[in-house]
Amino acid sequence: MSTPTIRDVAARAGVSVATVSRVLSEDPRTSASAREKVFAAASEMGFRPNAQARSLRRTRTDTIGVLLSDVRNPFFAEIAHTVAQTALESDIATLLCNADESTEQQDHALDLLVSQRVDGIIVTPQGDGSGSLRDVLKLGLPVVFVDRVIDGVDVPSVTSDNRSGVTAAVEHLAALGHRRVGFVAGPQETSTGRERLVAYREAIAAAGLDADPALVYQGDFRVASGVAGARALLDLDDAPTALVAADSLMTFGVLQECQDRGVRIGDDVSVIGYDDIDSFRLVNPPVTVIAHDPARMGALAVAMIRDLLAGEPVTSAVLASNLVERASTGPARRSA
Amino acid sequence: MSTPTIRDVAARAGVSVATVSRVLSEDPRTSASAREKVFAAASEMGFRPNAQARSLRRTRTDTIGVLLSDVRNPFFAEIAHTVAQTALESDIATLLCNADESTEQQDHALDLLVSQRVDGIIVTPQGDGSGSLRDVLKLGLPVVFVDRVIDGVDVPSVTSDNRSGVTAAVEHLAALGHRRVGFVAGPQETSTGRERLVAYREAIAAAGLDADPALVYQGDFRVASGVAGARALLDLDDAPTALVAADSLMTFGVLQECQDRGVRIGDDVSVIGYDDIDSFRLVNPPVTVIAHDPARMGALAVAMIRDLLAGEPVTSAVLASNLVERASTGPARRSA
DNA sequence: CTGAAAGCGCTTACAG
DNA sequence: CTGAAAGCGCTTACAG
Repeated sequence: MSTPTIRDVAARAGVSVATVSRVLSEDPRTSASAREKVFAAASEMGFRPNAQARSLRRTRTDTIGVLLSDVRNPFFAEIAHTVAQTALESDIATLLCNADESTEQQDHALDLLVSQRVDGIIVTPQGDGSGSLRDVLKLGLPVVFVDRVIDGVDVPSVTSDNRSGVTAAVEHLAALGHRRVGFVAGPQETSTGRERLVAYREAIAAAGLDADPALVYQGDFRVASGVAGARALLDLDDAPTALVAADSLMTFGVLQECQDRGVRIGDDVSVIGYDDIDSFRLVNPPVTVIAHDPARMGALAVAMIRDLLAGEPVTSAVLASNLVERASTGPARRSA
Repeated sequence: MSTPTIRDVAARAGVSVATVSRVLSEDPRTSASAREKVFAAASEMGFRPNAQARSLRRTRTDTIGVLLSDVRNPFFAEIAHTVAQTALESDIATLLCNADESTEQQDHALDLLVSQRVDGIIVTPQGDGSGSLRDVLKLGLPVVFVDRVIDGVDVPSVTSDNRSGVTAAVEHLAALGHRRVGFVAGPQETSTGRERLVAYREAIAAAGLDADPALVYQGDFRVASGVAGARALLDLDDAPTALVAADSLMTFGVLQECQDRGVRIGDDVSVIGYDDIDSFRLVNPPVTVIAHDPARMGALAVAMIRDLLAGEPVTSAVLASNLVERASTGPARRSA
């Protein structure tokens, strides 16, 4: 028996299943009396429409997939939250998957989402656009890239302007008298990792700062690589007087390493983090960061999926990114 | 046309749809030649089984719902991550919803999950067990409570031992000579809010510390109430020399307020936070916390849902909670 | 081992 | 405005 079906409701209300379906889906072609009887029967029986059956008949499932690199990253958690909330308001369910920076896991998750016949996918893409991602696009499934992008893959996206934030960061440090600015870069397999590194190099050149390649540490968007990066850079014979990290997790790592080695942040060494995570405001001293707007990214991504579903044209959005100056940056000191 | 169906595969492979279905679901009653033809046809056509159709026929959807109060809370983000990963490994999809500490939103989300016919629900419950939650239980849908519990509602749960952590915290402060310990409590509508407050009161009494009711500020598990709580408590004529917050977000608030008013943490006032969030280790000074194991909670919750589905008996688990001493706690000072 | 057929719970033209 | 019927894409007894 379990939950009653539309058939049970029809029997109780004394109408056909077609009428029940129409009433429940707010089809205007129903009589007041039918509506009344159906609603009464449905609520008495605790009827719950079966979304699977409905999806099978209609073209859509009212479900979207969100595939992020890692919800534990506060930046992505904010996106996940906004997406889930926005979708819930329209009675759309959100399937959450984590790729954990692994292309293999991303493919597995995409396969799952396709099987679930989600109406669209919001993804922080990984890799080169081969594998399951290509299959998904070939299927014509609406996809929106968020935060990152894949070169040569033509998908609408909502990203932030990586260049302006990094440029402002370098200019800020230059104004404070820093000449050697260390950079903990993100993985070059990601568009954000690449763009931020390019922006760093160009800003360094434009400001006439020291363009020593040794000042760039290649990280991977994980906390541990932030630690390793700060360690490697601060251990240089001619150590930088300022450090910039290319994402929030690596920023955590950099802060941790500075703390562990007793370096006074904002004093011995200036630090600029990425993403305006709440806790960066609480660290002592509060961290100067390059800020984006993940909530807005999430909301926009959902809106774009909706437009794609409605067959309306969508254009990619690039959100501003700006520098929030706090106490972790200060005048340059002599390097060690 | 869109994606091919099992029917298309059957035609191409030259067998019946029944055979295709059996091969694809690894039914042993299939010949090697059938398997070969079916796999070849399926992969050539890029066949993707339709999970909706499959779910409709079978009793299950291979989908679970996770309804948390807020993924933006790092503690819950960790749970969400573990649940999604564990589920994905078994090809189970995870529907994520946020209740945002609102019973109304919880009900809306539960209705959605029931309609989606999830196989089970992992929930951080809210309210008194009425509303949609009762309906869900009446349906016999497997439900596991995580972190919190609702009195009088008999549902297996995985929680942490609120008492031992709080007790250890108070004892630690007593040993450091603190006599007046402020407590920013969680909402009394939640089991965790209640249990932690009771544990605080009993520990204060047991240690013979000042049991002044003015030392308890009633918060609501949001950052702002942590700020307000710290402010109210530190503004007391006879201000406490130590503060304990009953969850991570309120801990953020307490730290923020201390920072804003220039109080030296661990020196002027000792602070003990809740949940061992990464960033609490990075705050300067690092925060002494009452730690749980959210990853384990998430993994256990999934295992419990699985057992419920398999009809096996499950017993609730209470995980240990322990004090991690760091530099935010120190000897008591004269109160202001 | 294999196929024809019924059925999961809905929606939706098609008649009336 | 309403109902009978077909069908969405699978799975699964039932025969063979």
